[in-house]
Amino acid sequence: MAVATLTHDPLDGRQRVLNAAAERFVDQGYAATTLRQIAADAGIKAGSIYHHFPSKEALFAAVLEDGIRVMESAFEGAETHDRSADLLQAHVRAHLGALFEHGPFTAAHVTAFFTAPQVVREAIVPVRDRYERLWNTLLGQVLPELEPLRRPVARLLLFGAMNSTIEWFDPAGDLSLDELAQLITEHFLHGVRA
Amino acid sequence: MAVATLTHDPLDGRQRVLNAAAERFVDQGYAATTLRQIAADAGIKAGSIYHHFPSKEALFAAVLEDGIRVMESAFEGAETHDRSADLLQAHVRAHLGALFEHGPFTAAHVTAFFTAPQVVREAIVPVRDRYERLWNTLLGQVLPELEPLRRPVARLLLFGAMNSTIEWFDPAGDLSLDELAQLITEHFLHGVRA
DNA sequence: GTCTATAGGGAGATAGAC
DNA sequence: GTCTATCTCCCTATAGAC
Repeated sequence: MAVATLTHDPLDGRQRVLNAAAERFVDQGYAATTLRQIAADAGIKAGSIYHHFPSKEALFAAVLEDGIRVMESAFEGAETHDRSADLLQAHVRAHLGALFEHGPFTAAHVTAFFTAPQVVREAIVPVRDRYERLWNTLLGQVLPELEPLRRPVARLLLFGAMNSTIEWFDPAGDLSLDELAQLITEHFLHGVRA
Repeated sequence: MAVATLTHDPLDGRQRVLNAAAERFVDQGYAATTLRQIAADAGIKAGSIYHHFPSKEALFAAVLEDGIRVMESAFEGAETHDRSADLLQAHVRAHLGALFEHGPFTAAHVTAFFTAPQVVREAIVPVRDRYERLWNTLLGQVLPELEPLRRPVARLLLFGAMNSTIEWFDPAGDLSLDELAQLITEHFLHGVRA
């Protein structure tokens, strides 16, 4: 039965390599991470990685693409509320969930993206743009009174607030992810004196 | 006369190495930067770097220490205003000035700090703590009504807003640094609807 | 203070057996 | 799909001349 095979390892080799790579890239950055480390984490030898990915660069690009996919599906899953403030908070919660609850793929965009070789960064920019446009649209809905020209800056400030939490927020600490999402949303809308 | 010597190169070898290193580390991260690149930028050979610094790690630590020094002296230079909102804005402007107007040393803390070997990161933490305490004290003055328990999070959100500008702000663009400081301060205090 | 030369190690990538 | 073995390259760091 299928359950029996799960007692061995539920993930195929490619996925184990991808998971190990994401974790290493997030912790150490691109250049400091070696294929030998990734292979050891995945339980294989370095040369075997090339059966799944043509190069170290392609492996990192695959990690980043998966990260965007996690963010986009979280964003789409947040379309449940109707009050405008709650709609925003639901999406902030979704983005934070992608960062902290769905593996290191999304976090790679925050901590490791700028350590990647330029060719990898440039290849992933169009995919990131798509996600940013989702947020532009959302901000236009939630804050119709905000001048369109100020929307991009507002989005960048919100991204800065959400993504910088990766440096200090501990999901196992006193503050829950729900509370963090509420805090960031209210701060974004009304400032510290909220 | 002294001026005549300046027509050759006003910086001694050690300072040229330090400047070149800061720029490379900011752009490429720690591991991707080689001593050969730094030496070439500074106009010397790689082996000569060891006359000024005992190791690549020590060189990066020196860059980070200079970065903190720039931030601290900018912070101290901002103690000129008295209205509480202006006092905060003056310090935000000082921090942004340290990031964008005084070479790449401060920026290294934002873009390259997490690419450093753990031993370098740990060595620099006490120096960073000192700077963060300056901001805790300032926030206590400017926002006396803010619950003390919420101050650390407020500071982290403000740091996130200021430091994330390194990814998108262009000092040569339409928005000036003064305007950016005002925008971030008002957003921090009152939110987007300000 | 900078050079040349090089030691010693480890990186990404490839070839071919199983 | 994974292995072993290895190629080639380039890294940090050192030694000693000038």
